[in-house]
Amino acid sequence: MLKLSRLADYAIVILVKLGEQDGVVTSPALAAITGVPEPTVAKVLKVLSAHGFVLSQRGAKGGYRLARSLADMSVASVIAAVDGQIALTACVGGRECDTGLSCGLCGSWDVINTAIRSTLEGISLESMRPKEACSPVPPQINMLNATHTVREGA
Amino acid sequence: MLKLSRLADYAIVILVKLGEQDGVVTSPALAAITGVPEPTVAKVLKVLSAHGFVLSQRGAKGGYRLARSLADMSVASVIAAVDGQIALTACVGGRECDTGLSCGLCGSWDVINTAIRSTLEGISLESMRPKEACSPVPPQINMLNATHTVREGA
DNA sequence: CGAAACAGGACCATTCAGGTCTTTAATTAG
DNA sequence: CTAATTAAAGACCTGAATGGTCCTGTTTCG
Repeated sequence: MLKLSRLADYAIVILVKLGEQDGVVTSPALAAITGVPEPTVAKVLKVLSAHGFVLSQRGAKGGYRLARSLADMSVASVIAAVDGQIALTACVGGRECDTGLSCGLCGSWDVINTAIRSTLEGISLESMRPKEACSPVPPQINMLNATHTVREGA
Repeated sequence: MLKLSRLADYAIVILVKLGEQDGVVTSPALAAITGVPEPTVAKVLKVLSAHGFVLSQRGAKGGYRLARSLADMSVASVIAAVDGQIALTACVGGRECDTGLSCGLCGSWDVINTAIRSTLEGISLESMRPKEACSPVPPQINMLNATHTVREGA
């Protein structure tokens, strides 16, 4: 149902959380904070680093920190970095589909794609910050082996 | 890359094409028109029928026709029918994620979800109709085994 | 010199969407 | 009344892609 990839989801959460810390933060630390498994956090961070969202510092006492403020990062840019081009369909740029379909709708998809893209551009990570406490999640939950029961609400 | 499911894609193409025909159209006929394999067309049509987008007539001389005009069908409604609820993430409705993540972003995702949804609501199938001829697709291509090379522009 | 931590890539496994097939029921034509 | 046509429904299989893990190398600090 038009869903975001898990990695992109993580990326946004990680960036927001990273923005709340000060100083450099290691990936294991971020894993503990977010509940996302360490290797995955590391992977996401690497991508974010490559795209200039975070600055990395190698070696002992190294870690990551934001490259710029959350207000300067749009949801669209993060998704694009992690998942690639934001587009609902393969028909991008007014070209004909590379499927053999004679859909004839060609350029029409572009309307949708750009609409979605600009919608996402308008939302900054800053606006994703939690406002009020909304999580009635019991604080005792064991973050280490959080079971990750990602069950989609179909 | 936030992509639409193939079925939803087909559904839109099929509806638009169906709107261009007059009288009832059989699924094999629609398959020929769109280039989508027959069984898949039939499957999509069944879903669309169940959701009231098309009217079906069984038996000999049967087929499908639009239940209402293309202008009265939003892209959002078609996607919702085929793929289910339009939402980028599992966190819908301000509830906490059912993952063990302490993301704390809870309600924030809702902003994105509703933004996307309303964007898609604003686009009708009528506006997806091809305006000018845009397909330089060679007419000799073999539609039967169209390879469907959906290669994402990463 | 050794430990800590990022960098980069390869790799495996699971999931799920896409697609096919079979059977059943309805409607029309002859 | 019978036969042919076509939609309805659902089971099932296949394959691609995402998600996740691990390994090796390199840098930096104590």
